[in-house]
Amino acid sequence: MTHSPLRPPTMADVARLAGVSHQTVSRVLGDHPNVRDETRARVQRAIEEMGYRRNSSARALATRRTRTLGVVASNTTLYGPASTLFALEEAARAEGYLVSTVSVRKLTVETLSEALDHLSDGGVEGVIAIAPQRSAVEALAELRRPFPVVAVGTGSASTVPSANVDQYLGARLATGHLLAAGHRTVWHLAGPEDWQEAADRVAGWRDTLEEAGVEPPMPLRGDWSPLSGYRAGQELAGWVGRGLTAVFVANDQMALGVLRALREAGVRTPQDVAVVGYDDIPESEFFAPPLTTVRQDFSAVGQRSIALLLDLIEGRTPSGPTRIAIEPQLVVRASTYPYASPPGTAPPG
Amino acid sequence: MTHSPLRPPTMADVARLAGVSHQTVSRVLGDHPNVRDETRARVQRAIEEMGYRRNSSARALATRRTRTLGVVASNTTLYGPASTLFALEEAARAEGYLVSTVSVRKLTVETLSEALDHLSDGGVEGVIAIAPQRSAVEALAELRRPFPVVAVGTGSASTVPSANVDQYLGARLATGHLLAAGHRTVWHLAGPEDWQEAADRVAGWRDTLEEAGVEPPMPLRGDWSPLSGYRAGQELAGWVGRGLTAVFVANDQMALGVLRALREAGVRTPQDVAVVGYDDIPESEFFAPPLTTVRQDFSAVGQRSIALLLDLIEGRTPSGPTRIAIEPQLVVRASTYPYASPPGTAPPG
DNA sequence: GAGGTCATTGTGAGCGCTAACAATTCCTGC
DNA sequence: GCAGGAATTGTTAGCGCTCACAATGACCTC
Repeated sequence: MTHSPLRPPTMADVARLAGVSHQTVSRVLGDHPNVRDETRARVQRAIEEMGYRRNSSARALATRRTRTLGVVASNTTLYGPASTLFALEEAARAEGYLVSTVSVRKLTVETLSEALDHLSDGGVEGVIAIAPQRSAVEALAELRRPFPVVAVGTGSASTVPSANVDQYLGARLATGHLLAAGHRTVWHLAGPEDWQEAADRVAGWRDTLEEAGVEPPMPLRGDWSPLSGYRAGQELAGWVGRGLTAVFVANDQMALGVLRALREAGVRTPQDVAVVGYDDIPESEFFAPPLTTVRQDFSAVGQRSIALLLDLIEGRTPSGPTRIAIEPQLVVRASTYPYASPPGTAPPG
Repeated sequence: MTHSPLRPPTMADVARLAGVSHQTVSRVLGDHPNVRDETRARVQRAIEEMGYRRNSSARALATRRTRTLGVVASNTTLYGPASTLFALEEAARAEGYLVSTVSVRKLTVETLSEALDHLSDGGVEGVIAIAPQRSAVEALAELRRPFPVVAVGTGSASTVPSANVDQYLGARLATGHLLAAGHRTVWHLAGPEDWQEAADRVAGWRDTLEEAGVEPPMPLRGDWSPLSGYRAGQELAGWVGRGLTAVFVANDQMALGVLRALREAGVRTPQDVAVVGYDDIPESEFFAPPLTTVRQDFSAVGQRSIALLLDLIEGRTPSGPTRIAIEPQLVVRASTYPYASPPGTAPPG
């Protein structure tokens, strides 16, 4: 049944076998209505027989459409970016697009620019940039590029079209939860200075405290890693007994480090110090103790940003706003409330 | 300086502006040696001025090379697949290839086949399949496909070219470590039945015990999730005092669940029960207690598999074996040895 | 200064497809 | 049995690039 051609069969080969013109083959493949059933069947049989597949390059050249989207991401082994990436690809594929990814170790103006060049050379029709660093977002607005770009993870400060979880709101939920539980004040271990999401979380935390008439303590800084959380946790442990009873940590991994440091310092969680994280990574339910945290709907971010990008590509007026905000959700566990439910009974992450 | 053409400029446009033929422009772009310096400079200026970029589709059509690789992956939010994906993309980009990814929720014959079709329609020259389930690997060998495929994460049972961490060896390291520490026997919480890597780890564990003259206990089964580890851990806790002093868990996430279950049952780690995990995810150093585990060099897997795939694509005789095995490494922490080093002092993950 | 060589540049023909238009066939109704 | 129109099919010209080869010219040798 299969030939063993040195070259894969072309449309002309199929046409010859079916006894029609190549254009008729193209019509069959394109589901054009005006093809006689008998002809269509004959063509389809020929296609089957030769194992024919359209050459995507030729098609792209003739239509000027590659049906490929690009994604630039960094830190893709972290839960957040990895989840976003997954959601993006799934959403794009549902629309018939292929996704090409460039993952960089560190997002800078140079790496971002190189990544866009690489994707551009690959013929992408548009790009999603998962660009949480402020510097990168700004660079994005400047760079000359022949296709639309949608930013993701840029927090509130985006000059380009974007889709984001509302980090400010997430921080308010976390901080408000701790205040409502009776804590007089809430400390904060923040993410890196340059990350807009970190800044948004700081702002949400600060505003919530100030609205409650509390002077916010100086926030600590980490780099998202458990190790930086551990170091900050050692420092925080020194403040226990001097007004520190609750900490809002800007992500779950750092919270894990904080928990370990507190434990090693003989500080009990949540009895002595309550801890809230951010992200709801799959592990956080099993930390010691299980972690109260803020869940982000990465899947929604992926779908909304792809929809927005496609609107931009196809030249449609976007069906919604070009700066999309998605609501996060608080997940309460034992790190703030000792009688929280056992594993497997809470809604799934 | 920039035109604002409805169409992006073509090679012919650049040629006209530079006063040369399109072929000379092509030569400049292709770094062909036989171009006069003066001409080259003039062409380059024209390219610059027009912001010209080669059309990748036209290029691909003429050269029959898309310089695009495909990757099929599942469970990409897990540390292992995400790390592999990252390494693959980085290695491919270093060779000038673009990577298109398809991430599926569940790897079955159908989803794998659809994924390959989608990538094929995207014109990929070869595919890396991260296919840890046995059924998927077998399907891979059957499917008709017009490009080479390299499997990754298939453990020892691969009929197609592959690159893998030696899971059998990793399990031997873990089990041997526990025996050497004086444990009489080692229990095992295995991964899902259908995963070859899980089977390889079971085999390594079993063989090590048998060589030491110990009858292996019945292994438990989990699904890689912390929750399944937690449930297994509850069961394991019931065997403490009846010969259970050491557990080898097939991944770190399940180990996290086991640790929680043991803790809740009043079982101390490592004094009552020692625990070893697998993967060395970034969090495991901060578990309670920090987890002894087996580290896999995903970066090496990525590089080796890309090198192999490119050999296959270019029709070269592969420079090495077509079934590549990479050595894992044991990382000892407090879950097996209570005086292990504090965070930040061990070699980085 | 004829002939040869090399470096440099240009020309023409595809690559495999789709879009636009032209040609043919098949029905209608009268 | 034939005009008129719709349905169906074919023809031609690109899309923008690279490859193979032809043409040009500079330079050298004897």
